[in-house]
Amino acid sequence: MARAKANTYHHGNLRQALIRAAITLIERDGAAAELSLREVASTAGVSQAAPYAHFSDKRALLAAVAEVGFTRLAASMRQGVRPSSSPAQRFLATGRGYVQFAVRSPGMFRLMFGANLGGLADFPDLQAKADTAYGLFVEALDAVTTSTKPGDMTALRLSTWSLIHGLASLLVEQRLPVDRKRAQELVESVTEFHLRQVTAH
Amino acid sequence: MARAKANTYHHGNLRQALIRAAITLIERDGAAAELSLREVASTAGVSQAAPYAHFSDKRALLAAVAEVGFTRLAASMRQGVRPSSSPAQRFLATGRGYVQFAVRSPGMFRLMFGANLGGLADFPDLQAKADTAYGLFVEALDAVTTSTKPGDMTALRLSTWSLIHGLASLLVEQRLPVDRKRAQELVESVTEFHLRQVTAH
DNA sequence: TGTACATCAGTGAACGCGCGTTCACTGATGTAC
DNA sequence: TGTACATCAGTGAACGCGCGTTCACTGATGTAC
Repeated sequence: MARAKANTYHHGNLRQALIRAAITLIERDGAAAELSLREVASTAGVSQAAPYAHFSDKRALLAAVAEVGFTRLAASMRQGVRPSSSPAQRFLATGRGYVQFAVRSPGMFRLMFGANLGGLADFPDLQAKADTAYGLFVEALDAVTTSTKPGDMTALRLSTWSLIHGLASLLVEQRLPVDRKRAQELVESVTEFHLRQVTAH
Repeated sequence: MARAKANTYHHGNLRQALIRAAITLIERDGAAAELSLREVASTAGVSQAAPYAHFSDKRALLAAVAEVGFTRLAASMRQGVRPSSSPAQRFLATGRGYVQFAVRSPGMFRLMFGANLGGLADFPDLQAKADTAYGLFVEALDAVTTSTKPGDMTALRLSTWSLIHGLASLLVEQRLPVDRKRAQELVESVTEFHLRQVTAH
């Protein structure tokens, strides 16, 4: 048991420390693409070979980092939701939380949705966490639409996700002719616009 | 003038040849992130230093490649549009063309909208070509909406772009639980859904 | 409580690699006379 | 038409770098007796 995580030879919880270090670097540089395992290790205060005791390779570390990302994304989507919120308010808050997460953590967002990891098929746990986030959209959307025909539900759900995800991506990659302040308003108006259309049977 | 582009010491049109080589590699590998200048040069059949006679650095080459990409994107968006097409048909064809381009040229799409280039501010020509593609959305959308209040137009335009772009991104990155065949139908139904909402009074 | 030992998370050096970029150069080209 | 020359697009070698990963090792830890 011992005095645990002092600056000892045995670290205690290096796996978590490496994930945390990677997140720090990704947030600092805004990009997971250029992240090197060596820098992660040295940020965590261990030698370059140490990560291999906890991850089979670099990709496995990135997948573990992305898991944290999806958990945070889900948290951000739940952020503005109050027990007293109306379905419409929930819906708006969910979309807002998604975009806010992306804009505040562009590096993480790129890792989660970019090509670094390839498909999620190799990482079931990661896939599951991604599904959870998507599920929040589905819930928020279902609560807000009552009259839509069942056949349209898939299209409606994926429309909502695509809309919010596209907006988030374009903002993160600075492909919209919009500054920070206007971006916030834009998210509101785009989401409200969608909501109005969704609820207008 | 001479016999032009034989396999001579002086190439004749190396700039274009390098751009074409880069496109070939990007389409083959699906990723611009891993593209190396050396491989581009060797694919074009010249030495590794040759590109520097035509491009100041790697980023400048990538920007030139992305310009071609935006031109192709615009062409793809115009692809299904006939002079006889109704505004609604035009709108659908424009969205379809955008997504089709992305799915068929994932590497190029990632280069154009990913973080490799950073913002487009350093490349005015590139920005202009990107604006042209966006303009096609605006046109197609304007033709289809007659009654919307002017104040909503920006939100409506960016909603449309975000929706299509988000769908394209999620398909390219394989984040949708959908196979190739269903993807095609999905694009149709999502776009039609959006169209119906946009045109509803 | 004290000692011998198995375990295993870390170390540090090395392997082999490919990269972007620079530099002195060379050879093909077009032009001035 | 023929020659000297300036131009400049290419070459090939090198610089310096950081990378992912492997490997024999070492030292801290917990456990069996």
